[in-house]
Amino acid sequence: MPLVSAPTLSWAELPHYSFEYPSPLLNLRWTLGCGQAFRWRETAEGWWVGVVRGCVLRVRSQGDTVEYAAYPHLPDPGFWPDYLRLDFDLEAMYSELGALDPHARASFESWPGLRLLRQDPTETITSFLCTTANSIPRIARAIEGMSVAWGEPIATIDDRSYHGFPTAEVFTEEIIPTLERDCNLGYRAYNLVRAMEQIAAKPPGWANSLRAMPYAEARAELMSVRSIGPKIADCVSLFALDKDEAVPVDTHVRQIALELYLPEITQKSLTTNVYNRIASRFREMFGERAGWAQEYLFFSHLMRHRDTPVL
DNA sequence: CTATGACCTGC
DNA sequence: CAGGTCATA
Repeated sequence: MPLVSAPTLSWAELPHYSFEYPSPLLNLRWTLGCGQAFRWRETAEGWWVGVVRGCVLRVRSQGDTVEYAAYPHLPDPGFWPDYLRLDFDLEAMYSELGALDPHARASFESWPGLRLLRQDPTETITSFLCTTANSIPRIARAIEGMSVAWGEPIATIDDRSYHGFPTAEVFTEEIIPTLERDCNLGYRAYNLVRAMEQIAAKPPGWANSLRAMPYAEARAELMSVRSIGPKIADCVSLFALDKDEAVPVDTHVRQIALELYLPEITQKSLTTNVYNRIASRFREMFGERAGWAQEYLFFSHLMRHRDTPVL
């Protein structure tokens, strides 16, 4: 790794820019901290700092103004509207889905401005392979460790070094011990490498091509990779592939569904059958934007049973 | 088709 | 037990 090529800088010396967006329709803390992305952290001054597609970014909201800086530059000129999916009509979603269900409506009112992101498919796959039976802080530390170990150094800014996300080719058998121990991934290390080897062997651009497929096809492609089950496939579909009808069913969503919508489910465990019944129920209720309803209800539940340090 | 256990750590 | 998955019974 050519560490010398990464410069030392301070945020203050970097140019800052801004754009306007109504604050009730964009809440950075909830959007970047809700567990769909793992490389953002909040500073004491209220900046969110992260690395996306090889660029270091910092961003914050002041009223309806969104300020940001980027090094060496934005991933592309239209980055923010793309990454934050600012073209998605959140207000319409609130009124249309809110009218269908009082619980959804309440979650929209509690967490206005929570948005789903459009993240990099390969990074999202890699990240969510680390989430199995794991907690958000530990996932974030593992991903940070992987980036420091195998990601391209970008810069040191205000005494913090930033690295790109490791490419799929990095994940070979030799690094399993490092993943297990240094990155603290435990048994997930083996699953991660096994999956990434399979992905690296796919035709170039495989992960990005999933976005152009219908949801069912993309999901099946993802699940053809060993260690990617229904939950991870749906997380990738929803957080990276624009598949708004994807409904990741985790323990939180399962509890919500059994409590509010499907009391007749008696199975103790989350079988494939139960998983599909819950996800289908969300789609019956909320249609092609079921994943948004899922995210709001999930986040409400997570905050009620506060097991995350984010907020 | 369902249920159970194993898999690494730590809060 | 945690924002699961796979193998086995």
